[in-house]
Order: sequence, then structure tokens, then C-alpha cells
Amino acid sequence: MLTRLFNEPSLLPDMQKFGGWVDDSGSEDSKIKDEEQERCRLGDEDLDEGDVKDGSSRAQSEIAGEDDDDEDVDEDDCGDDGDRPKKRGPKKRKMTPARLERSKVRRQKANARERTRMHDLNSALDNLRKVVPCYSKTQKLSKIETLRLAKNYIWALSEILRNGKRPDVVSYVQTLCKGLSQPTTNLVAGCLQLNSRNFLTEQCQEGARFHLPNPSFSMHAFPYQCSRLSSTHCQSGSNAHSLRNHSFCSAYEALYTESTSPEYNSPDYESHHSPPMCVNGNFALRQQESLSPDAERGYQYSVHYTNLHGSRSSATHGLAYGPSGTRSGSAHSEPSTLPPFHDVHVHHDRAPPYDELNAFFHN
DNA sequence: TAGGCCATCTGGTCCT
DNA sequence: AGGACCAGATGGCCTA
Repeated sequence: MLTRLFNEPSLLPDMQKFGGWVDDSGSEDSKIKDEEQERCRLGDEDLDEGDVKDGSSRAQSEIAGEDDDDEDVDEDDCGDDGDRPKKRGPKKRKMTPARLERSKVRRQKANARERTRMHDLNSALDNLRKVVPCYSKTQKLSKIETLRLAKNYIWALSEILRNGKRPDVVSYVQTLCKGLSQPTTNLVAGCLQLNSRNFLTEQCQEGARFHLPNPSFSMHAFPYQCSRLSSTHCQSGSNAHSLRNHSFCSAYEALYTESTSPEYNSPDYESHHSPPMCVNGNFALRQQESLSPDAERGYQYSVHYTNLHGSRSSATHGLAYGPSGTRSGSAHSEPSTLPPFHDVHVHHDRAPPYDELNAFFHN
């Protein structure tokens, strides 16, 4: 299993098993240090330029934190070689037991900080895993794959915003999976397909509005929605045309619906933790609203929010696009009463630097 | 068993 | 001086 217990405090003592010099005077590192000291004592140092620099840095590191009562030892004293020119830089000092102890403490503190830093980094990566289009607890994306998928996802969304129209599913999947490993590609494709099925199941069989079990959480986590996952799948349904033109039910909501689908309950895929698989740029509201003339007219970007009582409201931020993708409303016509999450609406006329995105994406 | 992924240690560098 | 950041090294775990 790839899943591991990150940030497990009980793992911290395990540092001793890595052979570090901490609490292990007989470890490899201790031996190396002892050997270096022995070399110094024997005067067999024959440093080239790189070694001088390295030795200087090492000496500088060793000096940190030492007391004045430490015995200073001239570097040349080690070799006692009168022919060699005196080396510049800080003088090496003898590692007294007190200095060794302080050095150990410094190193321990640095190791602890490094662990914390890496744990924070992993935590951030976990958060990123939850917002990329495929999230699975049992088949966790690797770090590199998470970053790649996130990059592709950002790119895909940017393209949707730029074009103002939905891409076809194939190109969307291709975009998401670009540069990913085969297993990750399969995983992402599987997630997309599964979500599409869920969407269809909810839409076609129930035909009812969707309810969020925990709308407050979901809106905080993903304050946006999209719908009409896959025209391909929709067309395969009995009411494909209707779905294509009128079904603006939110796949995102569908993913939060208590589904009877066995796939939905599968522990392998927890796609409901992922953001919507938006393939068409429709950040539509509820199904009911989607039937409004505006929604039917096309690509309207909206924002949902939730008040403290759990009731949902919505605001449309004037990003209505006609079928041709041309803007039919004012992108900055902010509503008089902005929802709490108004900052997530799309500033379409503030186009991101697509040239840079493009260069980045194709690198 | 090889390879991928990961956590940790470690030393160097840069910055405050 | 000390902390943050980085990259290399190392060893463990897991899977094909």
C-alpha cells in the first residue's frame, strides 16, 4: 500500500535506526567524524581548492555555537607542514567533548526542523491531492504525479475559461493525463468515467435535485460547481438530447449525493472528495436553475455559497457566454449582495498569461 | 529481485 | 548565529 502514516509522532524515535550520529556514538557518521579528526591529527590533509572551500564551510559550521573557552587549534597545526602556505578562512578547532555535544544538539534541532518542514510539505501535498480531479485514499497519487496532475488540471481549467466552451471529453482527459504515468493515467481516467456514470445515474434515474450532505463543508472546500460531465456518456443515455441541452445538474452535487451505486461506494475511489470533472465550463447551479433561459442559453459561470444555517444560495457573476463563447454579460457586474465566497468567481476578462501557461505546459 | 516511492539525515548555501 | 531551503545519500517498504 502506498498509504502511510505521515506525521506519525511515533516515527520520530525511528531516526535512531537511520544510523545517524545522534544517540549513537558508534555509528557510521561518528566513525567518519572520528576519522576526520584522526586525519587532522596525523596531518594527512591534502586539500584541493574544492576541499578548501568545503573544509572552510565545515569549520564555519563547527564554530557555530562554541564557547570562548574552546581550545583554538590552528589548521596548520594539524599537518604541521611548514612547506604548505597557510590556508585562509576560519581556523579549525579541536572538537572538544563539549563542542561535540553542542554540535549534536544543533544537529538534532536542525533535523527536527527539517522533519517538520517536510511534514508541512506533505500536508500541503495531501491537500493538493484532495482538490485535483482524482482522489483516492487507497491509491494515493505520488508526489510527482500529484504535481503533474495539478498542473494539467489548472491548464485544463484555464483553457475552459479562455475558450468559454466545453472541450470534448477525450481532449479533457488527454490534457489531464499529459505526462502522467500509466497507472496514474488509468486512475484518472477511471475516476472520470466513474464520475460520469454517477452523474448519469443520478440524473437519469432519479431526475431529482441533489442535496449536499454537508453543504457548508463542500462549499468551503470547493466553492464552485460544474455540470454535464460527459456528452459522450449523456448521449448514451435514453434522453441524451435532453441531457445535453437541459441537464445542468451539478456533477459535483451528484458526487455528494448518497448514491446507491456500488461504484460510488467503492473504497477505491473517493472521487467525491475531488472537485468536479468539469469538461464544459458550465458552473451551473441547481438543475432547476439550469432550466432558466440564461442557463439554457449557455455557459454561465456561477458561484455557490452557503450560509451558516446550511441553506444554499447562489450568485451569478455576470459571466454568461453564448454558445459561441462570446460574453453576453458584464464580467464585472458584481451583484449588490455578494456571497461570502465571491472571491472565487471568474474574472474572465483578466485573462491569465496564456503564453506563459502554454510554455509551462509544453515544457 | 529490481525499481519506485518515501522519510530521514546531513552538509552546504543563503538570508535575516 | 540561527533558521529556511535545498539536494544528495541512505535505507525501508511495497509492488510487479
